[in-house]
Amino acid sequence: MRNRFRPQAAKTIVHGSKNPGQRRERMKKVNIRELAQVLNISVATVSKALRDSHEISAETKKKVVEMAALLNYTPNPHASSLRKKNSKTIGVILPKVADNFFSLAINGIQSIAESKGYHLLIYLSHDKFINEKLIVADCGSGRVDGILISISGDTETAEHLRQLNEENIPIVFFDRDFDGFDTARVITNDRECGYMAGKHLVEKGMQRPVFLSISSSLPICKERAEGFEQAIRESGIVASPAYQPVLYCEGSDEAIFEQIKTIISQQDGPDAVVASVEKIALQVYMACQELGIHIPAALKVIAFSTLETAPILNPSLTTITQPAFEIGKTAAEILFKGIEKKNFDLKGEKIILPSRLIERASTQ
Amino acid sequence: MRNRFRPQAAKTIVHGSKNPGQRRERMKKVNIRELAQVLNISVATVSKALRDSHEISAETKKKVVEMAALLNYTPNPHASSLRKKNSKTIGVILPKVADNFFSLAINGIQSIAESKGYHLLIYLSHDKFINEKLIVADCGSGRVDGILISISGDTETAEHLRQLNEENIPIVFFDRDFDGFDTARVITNDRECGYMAGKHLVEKGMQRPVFLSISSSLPICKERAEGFEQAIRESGIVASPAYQPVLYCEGSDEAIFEQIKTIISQQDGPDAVVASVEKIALQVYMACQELGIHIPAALKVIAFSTLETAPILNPSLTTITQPAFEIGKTAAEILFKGIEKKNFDLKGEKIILPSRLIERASTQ
DNA sequence: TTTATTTGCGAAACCGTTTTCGCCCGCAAG
DNA sequence: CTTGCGGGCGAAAACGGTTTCGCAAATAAA
Repeated sequence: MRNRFRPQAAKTIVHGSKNPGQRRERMKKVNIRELAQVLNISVATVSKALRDSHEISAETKKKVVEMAALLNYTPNPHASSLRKKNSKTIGVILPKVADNFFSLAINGIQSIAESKGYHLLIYLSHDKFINEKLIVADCGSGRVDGILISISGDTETAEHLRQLNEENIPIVFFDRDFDGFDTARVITNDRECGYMAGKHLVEKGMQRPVFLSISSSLPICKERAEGFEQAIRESGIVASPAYQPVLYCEGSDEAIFEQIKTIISQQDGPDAVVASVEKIALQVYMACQELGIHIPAALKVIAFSTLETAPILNPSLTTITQPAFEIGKTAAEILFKGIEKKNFDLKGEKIILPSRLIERASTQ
Repeated sequence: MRNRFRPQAAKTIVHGSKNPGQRRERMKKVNIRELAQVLNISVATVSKALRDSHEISAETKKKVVEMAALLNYTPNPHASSLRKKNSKTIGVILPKVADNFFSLAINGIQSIAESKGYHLLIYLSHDKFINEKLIVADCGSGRVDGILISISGDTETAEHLRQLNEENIPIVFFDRDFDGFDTARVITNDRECGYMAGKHLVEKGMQRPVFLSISSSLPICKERAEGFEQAIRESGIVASPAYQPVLYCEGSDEAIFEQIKTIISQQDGPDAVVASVEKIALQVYMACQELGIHIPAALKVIAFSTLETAPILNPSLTTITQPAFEIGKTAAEILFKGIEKKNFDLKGEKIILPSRLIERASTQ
């Protein structure tokens, strides 16, 4: 009963038969002209028939539709977009897709886009403004009919968005918005939730709870931190050089991990932490595991996160869970209002979908 | 110290100022003709200058590039695509984006697409053939230059892919391939890994390990199940009406959850399970938690999964981890070979990237 | 000096649709 | 018998780029 395979074998490549001499030629797709020719009618009539125009008789429409199906005709989207000046496509700009929040948000966005017959162009800024700028520029000139964006962590200006606005491409922020640019935004009640997190820990008798932020400029982080600080202040705990309620973890994943380990292992360190985003929460868990710090006995943990596995973590994790799917869905709905109704003004539109605090073992 | 907010308030909407009278007009984007006019040169020269053609003098190029930047000119992608007969876009068709595997794969794909200056059109089939077929049809007629697809669970024919192939659009399977269609595929060593999983459990002394599959037709599931069965057979454990080594969980998420609960709670039920996909693993954990079944004492669990939280689950989860990022990246690389070199034949190309068994507490 | 060749640029065709107009015909009203 | 009208269709002009091809002037070769 020996192992018949080589487990974890090195990468295996099987090469197929190559015919280098035999160049592939793109088979000529049937176009509307050929379709018209076969039917012995004009191109204009075919186009109108396929779009179900009232100018065309039912009889002709039927013939056209049938022949189109027979010849497997599908209109060229670029020609169509060029002429109609729309692309039936929306751009979605995300910092990254690793975070579970964005996976869920994409699902929400997709559900609406699909029902409207729109396509989804996905861009990743890797949380860098420099990429975001390039992406936004790319979305101009009619490539997309509208944009859903969750701003990068180091975006400090909205000049790139303003450019796009000049072309009158509707923009909707979701989750991570930017204060200096006025357009629709679909966010969650971050400040309240920061407050809830702080209050929850204070009520558990914590003396030195800290909030682990990843950015001082990102609104979601700022709001969460400010709400948290307010709760701390109201509880009578005072900040001091030795105790800062809000700490910043910045840099690469590895750098952040080291910072976290330093913070939680130091003398008179925090007795509880709030992870501002999912990634921080996982790193806190990993760090505790590595350092042998017991959650929740030695350190209580609460995280802003949509992690599906929160209830089956060791210990199960108290979370403030964002309605990620709903946020994506709602943002997409608003965007389509902006796209479809030219007189719908996105400015000042602000929808707040509340998150929920779900208490589990990590703060017990 | 009362709570100053209404926590978990109902959805809040702030409406902006509407100017229904003031229709937005799409500001006229400067096009190549206007740019040429300003410069007092021909449209052709501008076009060539911007594409750095050798026919144009350095001096002229400089003037054109500067003026283009000044006027914020960006070429219309649809006009360009129409004429050049390419779209600088690839289509990615996924069953869903919830599974962590696909999030990672998207990152891998995106890393390559970005470096090539390509755009990513993302489609979700929701694991249904009927959707997949529509999506594939949509990708025709030049909308994309190539396709990366992870087939849906109930796809039984490749007719839709064949249609696309007639247009000579390169297709590459990643992770979930389809046997009946010959093109490049980038997959993992599923059969071996099924075998490894079975062997791992047998070596732990398990007597009734079962493999929880989600599809009898999906190659990844079939292969994993077959490898598993082989390991069981070799160990001398024999199947019987009371003990089937491979069980199928099908239907909605809720239905699957019920099936799992039934399976693991029955008299003489399994003493170990292999979750064929991530979703099943989570449901097994949830079910055990609900039913009070202890992992690993009463039930050992091993899962095909790329879950980041596997090491911090309760208990930490033994996984067979796919190189998801690499699979996406490699598939994209192959696809670009197919797109860029017309004489590169994708048929028969098959790359197998091995997964790794990582033992943790759930099988201890 | 004449003839080739190269260099730099422009006119116009082209990509595949959509849409605007105008035409023709049949029918109803005057 | 006119006139008006509307239904059904086609010719041609967009849409905004890219590419081919030709032309003129400048340079090189003979």
